[in-house]
Amino acid sequence: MKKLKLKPIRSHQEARTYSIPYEEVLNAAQYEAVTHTNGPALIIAGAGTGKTRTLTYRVARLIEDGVAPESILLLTFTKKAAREMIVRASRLLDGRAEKVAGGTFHSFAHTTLRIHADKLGFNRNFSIIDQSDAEDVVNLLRSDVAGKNKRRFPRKKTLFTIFSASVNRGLTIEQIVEDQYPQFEKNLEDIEALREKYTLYKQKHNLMDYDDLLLNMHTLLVSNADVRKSLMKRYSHVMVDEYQDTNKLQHAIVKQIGAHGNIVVVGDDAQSIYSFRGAHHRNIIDFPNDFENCTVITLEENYRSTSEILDLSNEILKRASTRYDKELFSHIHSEQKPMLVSTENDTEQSKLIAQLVLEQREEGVSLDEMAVLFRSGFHSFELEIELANANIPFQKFGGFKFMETAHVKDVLAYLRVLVNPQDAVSLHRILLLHERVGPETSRKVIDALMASRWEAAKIPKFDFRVPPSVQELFPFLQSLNKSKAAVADLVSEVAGYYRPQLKKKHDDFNRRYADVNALIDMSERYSTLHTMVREFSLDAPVESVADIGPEQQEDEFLTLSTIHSAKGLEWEVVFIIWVLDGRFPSTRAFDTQDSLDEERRLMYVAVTRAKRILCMTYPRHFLDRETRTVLSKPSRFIDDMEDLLDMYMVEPE
DNA sequence: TACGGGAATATTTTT
DNA sequence: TATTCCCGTA
Repeated sequence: MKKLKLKPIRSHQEARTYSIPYEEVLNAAQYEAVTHTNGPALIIAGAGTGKTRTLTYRVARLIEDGVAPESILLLTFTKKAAREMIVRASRLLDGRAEKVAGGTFHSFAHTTLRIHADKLGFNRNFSIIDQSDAEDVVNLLRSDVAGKNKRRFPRKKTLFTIFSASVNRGLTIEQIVEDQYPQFEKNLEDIEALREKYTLYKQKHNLMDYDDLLLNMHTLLVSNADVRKSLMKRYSHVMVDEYQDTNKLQHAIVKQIGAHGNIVVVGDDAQSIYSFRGAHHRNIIDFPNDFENCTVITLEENYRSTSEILDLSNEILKRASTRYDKELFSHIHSEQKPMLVSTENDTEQSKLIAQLVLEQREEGVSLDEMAVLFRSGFHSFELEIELANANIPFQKFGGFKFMETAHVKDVLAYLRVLVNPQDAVSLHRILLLHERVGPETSRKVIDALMASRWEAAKIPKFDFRVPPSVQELFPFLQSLNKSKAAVADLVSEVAGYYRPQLKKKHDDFNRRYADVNALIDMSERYSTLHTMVREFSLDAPVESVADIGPEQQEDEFLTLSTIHSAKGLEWEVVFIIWVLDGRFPSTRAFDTQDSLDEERRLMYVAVTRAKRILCMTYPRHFLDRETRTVLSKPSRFIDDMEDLLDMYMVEPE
């Protein structure tokens, strides 16, 4: 008789050996979060408690557990945060992490809608219009309605803000107007009718604005079970970062794609800074109610900053009118408290920053480890000049973008029409560049094009007189459409055609044309016009190369950033400029407690970006032209905290 | 109906 | 202060 031999069976878990010693390098709470690979979880993570680190390790862990990287979906709030996370994960593990699907809610919706657009009555080559395009459309439709209103009718920006708020907060136009714009209550019917027109216009011309990406994504998920199922199958593990900043619509999307239960969200209610965009901080608090058996994990130990920096940030938060149950602690200590430096005026402030940056550089701190943060994009204008003079390479994030400059949008409009001939926004934009074409001619031309089912390869015939410049446009578009030339060559041709139009429109022609050239350079990366236009509509390059040539871009650079764009990031040395009451908080935030609280949280976010050295500056004398007052006091958020700060002043020269 | 001049008005943060 | 928008003129 054959003897039976017993062989031990190892459990799946034990059999696996990990290349990363998770338990050693993570603290207990982080370890719990990282190894929680099944079922819903909410991770409450204060600033600097290793939130990104935890998410990064969790990605690595999932991959090591055998989850295919491409089935992991990582939703973040800014493009930069998504990139950062994936880079860190692949540094930690290996190239496999590169395949993780990551991006913003908008870019995720964009990719999905490209495939399923037809199910919503859109063509797959729909164009995405940014905020200013959207405002232009609203303006176009507004003229019909505004005329018959004797009294003031809201301007295009206000109208679009109302529409957008209604989408993102899930409220009706009526609720928004009553609550925020009572002065326009008598225009309510017209505003509502206008929104209807705006929606129809977008449908007719195959356009989506940023809000539509989320709205249509949600509609798609709710109305189409097949799509929802296939997405859930494809993305078996979903993670969402910065959950406190999601709005109702985003939360609803998460509920749909996370219905399989493998959903982990991370956030910190004290860092909610996007309520102007409809962020709903209840989302994070209510999350455990929306998913059954949700585990809640709290990360409390801060590994980023010195305890001196944390003392200050805790104190800032403590004085908020909303209570936050948070007291971060750290075991890192420093001789130095955060610095508060006042300078004579704003010019001196810029000079001081340039000088301090150079000093830190001398001491061996790489420029990559330093950042200058500010409340609003334009606060850095003067500093940018000063840094250029001092030959300090920098990159600016947030604020004005390359893509948003009129001339770049003009060139792109030509390219977009080639991709989506129905794109009336781009057509309109192009037509207005031509001699003797105003809104009326443009409208007539576009109507005729739409009626004749025009496509870029055809030359249309008009039964009315069109200016000669317009007659040249269509053969030009046709030649481009038929051309088999490389993308960069097509863009050059467009640039050549556009050149005289730009020259006529602006005095600073040369400076602007440099941007057009930069666009040609960038286009070399793309193999088709479609991919270029698609990528540019959401994930456009941020660099505003206006005055710095691309060849000058160094590997090591100082970061300049709005606080909003700096979220989730950290640096050894952080400068916060314009810590001046009236600028930060801005005078506009004085009215309501809610807006002041949001500014306070913004200050909290800024302060907690610093690991080792935090230096805040403000000018002692600054004339605010809007309010015609002299601002001279430090921000109320840090005023009165002498014991937590090292205070300095720079004497006037 | 295109376009320029002058009066009115809101003013930040991002996708 | 810069932008937008309204209105008069060509």
